[in-house]
Amino acid sequence: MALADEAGLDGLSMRRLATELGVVPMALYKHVANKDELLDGIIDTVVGEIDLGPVEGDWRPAVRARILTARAQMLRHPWASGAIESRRNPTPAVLAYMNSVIGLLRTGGFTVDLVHHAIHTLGSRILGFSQELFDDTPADPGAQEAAAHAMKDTFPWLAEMALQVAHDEKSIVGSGCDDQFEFEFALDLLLDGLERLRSAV
Amino acid sequence: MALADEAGLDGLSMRRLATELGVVPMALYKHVANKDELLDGIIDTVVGEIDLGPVEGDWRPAVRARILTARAQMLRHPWASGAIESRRNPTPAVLAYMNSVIGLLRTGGFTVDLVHHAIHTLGSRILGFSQELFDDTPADPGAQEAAAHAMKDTFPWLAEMALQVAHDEKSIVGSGCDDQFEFEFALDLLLDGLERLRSAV
DNA sequence: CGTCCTAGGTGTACGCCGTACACCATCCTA
DNA sequence: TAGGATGGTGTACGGCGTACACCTAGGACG
Repeated sequence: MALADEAGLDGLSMRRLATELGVVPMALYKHVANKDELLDGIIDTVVGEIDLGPVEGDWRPAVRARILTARAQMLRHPWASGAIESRRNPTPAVLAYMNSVIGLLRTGGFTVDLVHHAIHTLGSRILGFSQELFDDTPADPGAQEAAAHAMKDTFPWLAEMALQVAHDEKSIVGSGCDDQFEFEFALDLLLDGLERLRSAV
Repeated sequence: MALADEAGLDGLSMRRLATELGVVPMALYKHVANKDELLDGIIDTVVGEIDLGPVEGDWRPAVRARILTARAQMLRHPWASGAIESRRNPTPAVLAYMNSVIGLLRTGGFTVDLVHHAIHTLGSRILGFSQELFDDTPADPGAQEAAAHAMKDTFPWLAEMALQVAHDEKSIVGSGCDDQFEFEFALDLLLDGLERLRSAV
């Protein structure tokens, strides 16, 4: 995890990890069957650190809080979301996390069926991350605005949006979007919809 | 694209593509600066094939239809979603696609601000795919149910859900979930929420 | 005390990957 | 007829995951 934190997911190779540990690459294979198992291990650790303590109150704030806790952990370890996405089978800690969220929904009055749909609907957002289609925080804020201007003829709708976003955000914190706001916006929209379905039964 | 279709994203290497073309690997670099540019190229092609023809009627069925069209294309080329996720900068065809969806929303009565949040909310689902946390279509249907039984003590909520899903689906098409249904369920929930916000302004 | 098992580190090697660099053949244009 | 573009070739480097055979220190047990 330390190596991934500082070198990113790409920088985490068996060879590099070995030299970091002052050891020859093949020595790692006495502790781990292969690289996949190593990745499963660090995923299990990072997800296992998410606090699953009991939460009181309605299902909605409870689920919201749990997901935002997970998100904080993902932000602490930026490689984690990519690592999780790359895996095909869930690790025990991921299962435990899912189990806890499902529990909050079930005790909150969701039917088994609706929980199932809810899990699919939340998708990776349940673990606190969402894959954006592209990185909207380019290095140069001015360049972004210039690019938006250049798009006005070919992609007018896109340019309109990009320009307004660039304008709005410039007053706050340079360019790019407020990821945390957008995440919570989407999360609340989903939770609203789920509550509507739950109470409609 | 043909190679990716048959060998997957992992199987698409410069060397393999070259031999497939009956040519030496370095020959590819006379047509493409590097592998990233090649990936951008095939993404642009696959996304460019999505029909962006004009759609009549309300924004909601229009956006729904466009996204489901995109999804069909993604299902036709299973490597595409992974390739798109791996990229940091959008290709022209992706921009054109986004522009078209934004246009449908804007002419449908969305403010620029709300469109921006909507795009973030839809995330990758706008292009017809959503990253599931894990692959829920294991090879052996019986094994899945057995695993669910084994989880009853450690992860009771998860087991409860898995067992009901396994039971429900067994009558239809073996195990696993109906991905298309779950996708449309989530999409409709999002579109419902967005419509509520739009008409509330 | 001597034996043997085991946990864990070592060295070498294979086959894959992306790609830098120098070279060459063809063909179209001036 | 000369010269530049276009595009294929050969070699090589540094990285990756990992198979296989080997060695060493320490503890268990007769």
